[in-house]
Amino acid sequence: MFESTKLLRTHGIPVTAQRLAVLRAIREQPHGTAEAIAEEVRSKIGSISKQSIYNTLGSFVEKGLLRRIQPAGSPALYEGRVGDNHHHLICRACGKTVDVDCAVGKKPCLTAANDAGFVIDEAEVIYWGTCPACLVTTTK
Amino acid sequence: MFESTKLLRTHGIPVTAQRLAVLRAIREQPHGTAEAIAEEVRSKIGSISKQSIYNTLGSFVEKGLLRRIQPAGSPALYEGRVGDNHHHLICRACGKTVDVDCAVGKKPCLTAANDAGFVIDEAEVIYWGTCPACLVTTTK
DNA sequence: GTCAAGTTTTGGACTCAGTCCAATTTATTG
DNA sequence: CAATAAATTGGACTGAGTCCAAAACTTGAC
Ligand SMILES: [Mn+2]
Ligand SMILES: [Mn+2]
Ligand SMILES: [Zn+2]
Ligand SMILES: [Zn+2]
Repeated sequence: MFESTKLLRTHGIPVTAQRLAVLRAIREQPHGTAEAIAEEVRSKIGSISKQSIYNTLGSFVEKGLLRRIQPAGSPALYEGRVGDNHHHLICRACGKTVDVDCAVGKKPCLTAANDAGFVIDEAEVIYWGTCPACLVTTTK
Repeated sequence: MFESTKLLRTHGIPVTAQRLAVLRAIREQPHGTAEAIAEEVRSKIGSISKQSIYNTLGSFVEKGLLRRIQPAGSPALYEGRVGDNHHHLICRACGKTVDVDCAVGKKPCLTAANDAGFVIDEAEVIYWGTCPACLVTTTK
């Protein structure tokens, strides 16, 4: 039995071709948009509806199988690396997204100067900058 | 002469009723959406087009008069507090958004564990949690 | 293996936030 | 005040995501 099948079973999620294909697509696409994942899935199983992509990604995020990040000015990205509270570094020019380890590890990794009585569960950090490739292009 | 008029003049921005009204609306609305600001403007000068709202807010952000923040799952928010690199704390339940001072001050306030060769210009931090009011409601 | 019950998938309509565009109006400069 | 450049307008349009009802599945019990 496939690893992914087992993973779904242990989470009590019915096993479907679409869900297995999404799981597979995520492995190929470290930080993919819903659309990119849909394309990847289609290249493997022929077709999938937009709604199934969103259903699947959404429920996987809820179940903790996936993580969703929503950078400003970009559609949401999905990734399989969960549970380690890492952060992201995004190129303003080309959108290239790379993982940045969190020095602290556990969420929330930062303490707010004044928490205004909120109960904080996460400190989301996105580093913005220019990637090596785009640095070359812009300085030319 | 009004303060806002002076501000626009010193930035070489032609003074229009719409731009003055947007500036005024921002003062009433610490972290408002484009739509909220448009409503505030309409209540003062009668009407403004959607496009003018976006033109004005966009160019003010470019000129450094305003700051735009784009939290996951919400339209962009605009604020007049610029130049101090503060962060934000947002309630997952009701969206209430409050300022959090940055301990470091200057951008980028955090150093990435591994920068992958990027030149980082900003570390954007959003704290997510539950505000005092929503804490009461959910524990009930 | 078959069946019933409950889920999932589908496609198509729809919403929301934002952008594009051409025509009209307005601010600035001389 | 007139000329010029810039801003404003409304309306069409886009992209990302959601809503909905019908059809197709997966599962669990027999
Ligand atoms: Mn990641
Ligand atoms: Mn703020
Ligand atoms: Zn780049
Ligand atoms: Zn709240």
